[in-house]
Amino acid sequence: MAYPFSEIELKWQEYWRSHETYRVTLDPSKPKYFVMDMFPYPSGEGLHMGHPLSYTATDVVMRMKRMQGFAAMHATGWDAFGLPAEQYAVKYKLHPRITTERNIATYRRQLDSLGYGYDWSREINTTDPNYFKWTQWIFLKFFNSYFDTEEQKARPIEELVRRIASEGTAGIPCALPRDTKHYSKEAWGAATAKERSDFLAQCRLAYVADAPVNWCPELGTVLANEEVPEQEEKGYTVLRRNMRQWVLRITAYAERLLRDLDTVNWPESTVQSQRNWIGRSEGAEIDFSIAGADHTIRVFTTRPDTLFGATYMVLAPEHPLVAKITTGAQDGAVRNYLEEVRRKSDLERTDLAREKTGVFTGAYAINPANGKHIPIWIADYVLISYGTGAIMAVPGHDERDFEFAGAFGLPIVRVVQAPGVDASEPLVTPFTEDGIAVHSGFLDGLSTEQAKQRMIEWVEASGAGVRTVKYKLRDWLFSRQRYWGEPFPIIYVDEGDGEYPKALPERMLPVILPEVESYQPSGTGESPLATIPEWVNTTDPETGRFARRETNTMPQWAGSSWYFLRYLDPKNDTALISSDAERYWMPVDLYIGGAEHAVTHWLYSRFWHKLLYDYGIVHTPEPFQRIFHQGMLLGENGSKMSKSLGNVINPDQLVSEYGADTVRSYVLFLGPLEGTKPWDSKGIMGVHRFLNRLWRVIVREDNTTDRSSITDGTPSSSLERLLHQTIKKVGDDIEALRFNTAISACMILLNAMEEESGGIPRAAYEALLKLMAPFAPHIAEELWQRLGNAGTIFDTTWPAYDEAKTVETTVTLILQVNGKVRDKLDVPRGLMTADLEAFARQSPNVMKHIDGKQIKKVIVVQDKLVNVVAA
RNA sequence: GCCCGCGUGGCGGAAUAGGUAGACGCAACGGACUUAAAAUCCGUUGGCCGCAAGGCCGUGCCGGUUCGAGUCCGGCCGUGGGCACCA
Repeated sequence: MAYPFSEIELKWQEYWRSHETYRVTLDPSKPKYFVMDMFPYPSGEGLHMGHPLSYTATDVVMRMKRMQGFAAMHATGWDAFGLPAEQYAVKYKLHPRITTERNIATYRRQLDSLGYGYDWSREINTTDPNYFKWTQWIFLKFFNSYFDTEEQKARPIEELVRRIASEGTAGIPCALPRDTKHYSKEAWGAATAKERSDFLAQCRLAYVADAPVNWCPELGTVLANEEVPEQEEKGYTVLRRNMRQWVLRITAYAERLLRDLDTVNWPESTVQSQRNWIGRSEGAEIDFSIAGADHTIRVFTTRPDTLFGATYMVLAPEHPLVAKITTGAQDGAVRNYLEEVRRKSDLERTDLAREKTGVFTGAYAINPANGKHIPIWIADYVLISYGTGAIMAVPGHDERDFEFAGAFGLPIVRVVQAPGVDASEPLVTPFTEDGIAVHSGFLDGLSTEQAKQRMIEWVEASGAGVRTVKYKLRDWLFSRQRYWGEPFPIIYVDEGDGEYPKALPERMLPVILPEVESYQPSGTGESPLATIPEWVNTTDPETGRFARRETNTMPQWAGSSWYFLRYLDPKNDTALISSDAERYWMPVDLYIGGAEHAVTHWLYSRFWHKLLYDYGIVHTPEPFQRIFHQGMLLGENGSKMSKSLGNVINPDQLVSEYGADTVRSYVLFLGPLEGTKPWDSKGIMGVHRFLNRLWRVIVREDNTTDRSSITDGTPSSSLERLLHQTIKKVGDDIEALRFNTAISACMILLNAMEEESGGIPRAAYEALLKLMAPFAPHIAEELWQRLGNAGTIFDTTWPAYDEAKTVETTVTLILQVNGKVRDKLDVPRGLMTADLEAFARQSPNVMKHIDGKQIKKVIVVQDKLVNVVAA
């Protein structure tokens, strides 16, 4: 008979609830520990096995830290805005709030059934107006800020406006586009509100732009990049289309986001992903004038040293100069090409295997290094969104340019010499590595690195260019055309010369969602909110004049970019978070979540955090000190768990079959947390048996307590040693998130206790219960109580170990001959080298193997081995 | 193509400072208990040879460093993930 897990689990869950066991408060007398997992999206499916994996891991850490005397913060909540609830609402005409509440109830029941010790008084919900009020508040901070390029931080836009009013726009510390139309102080004074708004949009950290989006006609909405493959798989079509969008200027923070990666304890792969995603490149912007025209083409290159090898130029098809420089003779060909490009899907355009395409514009540029006229082409291998949207093509030293030049018969010259290669030989493959500059005038003979620096100095001196740093990172498209998301606290006003966006004042937050009759997308690409005139049409609270509300809503990332802060002060209605709470709890000490969020959630959160840091709302530049990725749990057959494969493991069923303690312990016992591992439904019995054995130490078949096997005596020296070793190992392993070996250490300890001849010493058994309590909290509580203790085991202190008592008094000495084990011998620890060597020489089996050979050398590692080298 | 990671018994995995390879658990086999089964308990379990003592082989493959390599170095093969015309 298995122990009555259902009964005791319910009992203790009820105890924890009524005693608010997991309520944690700010306590300056204690060190704090803030542990997090990713708060779930409450889907209609309920929990899947991935949740118990990371949630148990964080729960175990919280429980141990708490017993070690920390104020251990572990809270959760609901990332409840999002597409699935909205799609469900469209289909069944049910308000997403209803389904969301229903799903949350299911999740809550499931989380409770697994015995998690969340502090539910800190529960948050991104769809709660008291929560998203602050999401909107942060958005307003973005909107009302510019990024000061001198101080490298966000500052209030009013300060910039004041400065412009007194000095004009020239020289303001903002990264403005090159063709910005500047205002003198007088012109600014005379400008309309719309004109000022348009100018300031270039400075604000949140701005409106016409941006190409992934438009899905069937869903009537725009998709995030990461949503596209999923929807395409479902058979929906996704097209490129320009729409008016909110964009957050994350690029302003590129350098800080990159630099501060050096300060965090994260998986190297995730740090690398973020570095690559930010994609910093050093190089130069160089201007090429156009022969016979009053335009210049600015290019970005990381290889200014190859300027003498630039034999043609390429503009992206979308480049604004295309229309201006194309000659009459090439006009038809260019138009045809542009049309061809427009028709291509994203997939076709990014297919690396395909042939390079392009067309000549008829115009020529002048290479500033050697004055040569080089043809200007258009090709879609150059992207408008990176660099300047134009390149100088150096086919000798760039794979893509080489391929293109080959396809269109453009000249290829060598300007970098590989070691041991004849510089006059034609290139048969592009040479992209470093070498020595050749055929490059004043650069000849310089190494690539020297030549880069020399050329940058030269272009800067001649006014043809400047040293520049570019990033792959793009600004963050921040609006979705959906109902079920945070409304923007923005209205549009028009004073006769066009609409412009205007922030609502803080006192009007939160801007809540109106009730709608249909969740069906408007079909125009706008959100369902656009179909409600009573909501859209409003008045400007400042002027009382007519205004229209923004009808986009925020993406799901909005609510999740800062939620951890709200756990710390969830009920505060005068501030996002109190300074006291923030200073005490932040930063997050440990955050466990899936690696799939490496460059989304964990980059976005850092960005938001830095804005809050700039305003002194948070005191650490980085929010998450340590991140850890749990691996994936596969189905029994080793393939991904999926409904279609019918190999989904249901947590509810496992809990009712084996109990929460077994399920918790087993998901962690399966293997290293970070590893991808298949589920094995038979293996769970091993852990279940272990808990049963732990139970039967003091409970009989009829469920009565019998402490007769527990003694008040002292443990044998070997058991005492093992106990101290186990206490040390379990603590270290939990700290390092090696739960599988922590559990196996507990199993070894119980195995040894059962072999203890004079019964099990009470102190040892109690220590084992405490060590197991983080993994199996219910059974630990019950046994703790049945031993005659009062209260919860989680208010007791974590067992301590004595380092001296972990040390073995005897060691197994390994005797080797030429590196092969020939004998083993138990000897006292700490013997001298000479003694150990003597053991080896006396061993019959060692003697047999050195017989007839000469001893060259004897290696002795104290307390470990003796290796006799003989030949 | 580039950047990460991983290859250990029949299976999940352990070996945390280069020093006993296979801890712990599953499965399997043998036994005890039982009318029987389940549950529980005891034992065996990397392969090969041997009655035994013991020996040989063995951590994807090939090579190197070392008295000694699962662990370090070089090359290859396989596999999983991320990015992908970023100039």
